[in-house]
Amino acid sequence: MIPRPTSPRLRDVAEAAGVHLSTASRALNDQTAAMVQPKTAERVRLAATELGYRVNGMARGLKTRRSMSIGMVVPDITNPFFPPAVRGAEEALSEAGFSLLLSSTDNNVDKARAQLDAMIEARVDGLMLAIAHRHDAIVDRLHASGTPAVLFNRTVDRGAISSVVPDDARGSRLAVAHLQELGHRQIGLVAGPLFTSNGDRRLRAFRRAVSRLGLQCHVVEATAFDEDAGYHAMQQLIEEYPEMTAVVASNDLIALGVIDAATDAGLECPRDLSVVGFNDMPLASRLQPPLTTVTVPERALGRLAAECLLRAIADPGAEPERIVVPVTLVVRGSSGPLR
Amino acid sequence: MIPRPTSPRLRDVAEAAGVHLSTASRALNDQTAAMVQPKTAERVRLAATELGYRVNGMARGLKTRRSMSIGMVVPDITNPFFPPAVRGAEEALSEAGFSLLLSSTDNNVDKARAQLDAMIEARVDGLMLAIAHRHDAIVDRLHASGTPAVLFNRTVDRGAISSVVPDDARGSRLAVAHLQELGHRQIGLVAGPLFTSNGDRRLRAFRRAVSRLGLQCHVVEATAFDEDAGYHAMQQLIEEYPEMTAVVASNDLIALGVIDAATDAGLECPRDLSVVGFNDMPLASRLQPPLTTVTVPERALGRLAAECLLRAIADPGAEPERIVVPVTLVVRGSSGPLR
DNA sequence: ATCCTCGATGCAATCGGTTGTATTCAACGC
DNA sequence: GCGTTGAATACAACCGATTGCATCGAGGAT
Repeated sequence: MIPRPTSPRLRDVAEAAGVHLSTASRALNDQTAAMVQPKTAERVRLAATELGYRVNGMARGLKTRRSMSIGMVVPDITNPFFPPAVRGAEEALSEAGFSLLLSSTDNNVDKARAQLDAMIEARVDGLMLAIAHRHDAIVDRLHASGTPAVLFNRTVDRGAISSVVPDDARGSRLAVAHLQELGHRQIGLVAGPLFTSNGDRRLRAFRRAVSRLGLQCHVVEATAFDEDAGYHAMQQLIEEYPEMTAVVASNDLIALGVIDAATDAGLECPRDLSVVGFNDMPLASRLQPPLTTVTVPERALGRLAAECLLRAIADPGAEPERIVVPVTLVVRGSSGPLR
Repeated sequence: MIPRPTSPRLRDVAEAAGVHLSTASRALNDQTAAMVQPKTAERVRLAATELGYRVNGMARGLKTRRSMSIGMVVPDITNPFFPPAVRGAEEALSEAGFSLLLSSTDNNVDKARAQLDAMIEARVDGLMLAIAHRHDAIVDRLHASGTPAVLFNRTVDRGAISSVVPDDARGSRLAVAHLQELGHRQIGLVAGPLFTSNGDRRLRAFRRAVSRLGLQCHVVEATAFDEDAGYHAMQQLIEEYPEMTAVVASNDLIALGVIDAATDAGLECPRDLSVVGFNDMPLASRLQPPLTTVTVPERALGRLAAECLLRAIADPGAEPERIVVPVTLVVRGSSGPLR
């Protein structure tokens, strides 16, 4: 307990204004400002600005049981998918007066748990999670902690919790249909990790679309949603299924790894191999080759998730919402006609 | 004051373990755990886990005057430069037990001030700011608030505050030298906003390098560090200085805008125009054309800034540090010999 | 003039921890 | 046998706000 030169407290403001602590508190809070005489309130406000008073959020929060902060946990902030989502969420949250506590867990389950605990200790008013596994016990832990939460991008297979996810199935269908129209009949899939809803759903819809259209396919699961994992999975795919002429990747980073592996195997994209990604991450259109991909409105998704969470906070009794964000296909240079 | 079903408090743990509140507190804190008998401590810990107890950070922080959180303010999280920096910082901070409060201000001064106030109210233990203007009064405000702070990426011209920035001058020199070696004699610069240290320093070093090497140059200032601003500035540059054969851009996003504007003006990069960027943002090597640029180790920069801040927190009396992070030039496809 | 009403303000409890100090009690020395 | 000591624990103040309730006093009704 170091007696640091402490910043001015409400008491100091009250004394400077010649009023009682509680009057000062009321004068400074919009909800209660009407209780105090206008000119008194003005005097208090003046004193507050003169002293450079800032309310102590911890003291306030302790009493009000609200921290006015939201915790957000993403697997990897350097995955270009997330920054727009963070920004969309942050916009919505700051408009509502909330701050954002952000954690990037590097796909590490232990770190995720630790960070989640830290957020619960910070008494965040709500949580936005992009790290759910399909069978994650996380939902139970959240229920136990009593903190409102929204899953985004990924969700769980079952569990009463709100979620905001892209239309994975439709994205896969669009990708397969596009390749079929280009004449491809042998299509590979580099699936994202199947313990994620994205990986799983994109895979299932892919399989259905392929069989409905009478095409052939082969699937390899990547161990992560990044370039490295995509590269290695693609190496395996090339070996096991050399006759394929097109590949669908479960996200854009995997697609980049796929293109690299193809290149290293002497396959040129799109001449020898068409590739379709997923997410339409920033800069995807400027890559070499420009990536044909499924557009997910990341920023809107982040905003929707934040707004959903704010609703859940405002009405804790409400039913969970399961929001699916529409996707489209954008055709660029990484896919081309079969030759 | 709604009597919500509150999560277990220390008092509940103490009662469950049959000890006094203060004993429970000591048993649960590593620093004081030695004060209580081992088996008592064990009993308390057991009770805590059984009840799912999580300390209330606001109550703790109120007493200890530490929130164990750090505020970070960036101009735009969707600028690819920042995510790696955020990640580097977050790693260092979470290792030290701190959480990260993140705000993206969209280059809006008012929003920045509001977010900064929110962070001060949250009583963050330190601040990492990437939004400083060269003559920013922010340093005084920080001093007034008494919160330790570090500026990163950008800094101020004068003021006693720690900073971690790339070697802007060296980057400019490397870029100009490279273009000169390729035979270019007429070089344009699309400078970043000159109210930022980056924009200013890169400009000044550019001018010096150009004159030292006996080259010609022309400068236009972009209004922001993004593609749009780069595009418009480049349009102006083309008009005012059509004889240039190479352009240095103050960052990679500006470089993309420059390439777009050049393309729209019928100039092909690098055939008709060489372009050098700054930052080596993620994916820069995979763009069309792959970007020749000055590599800034973003993640390391973020980590260094965080570590610098942690030092400042540990020793509030210490002198400000001014750390300059070395940069290198990476030559790719956007620059080529004069023809 | 007295009482009532009601708006404005003061009082004090409370939120959930930490920590300086007092207390307790057993072991020990003389 | 008694005072001393020290380890372990209990007590209580405090961090800085919010808020239900008490109080005060001015103005209006009777």
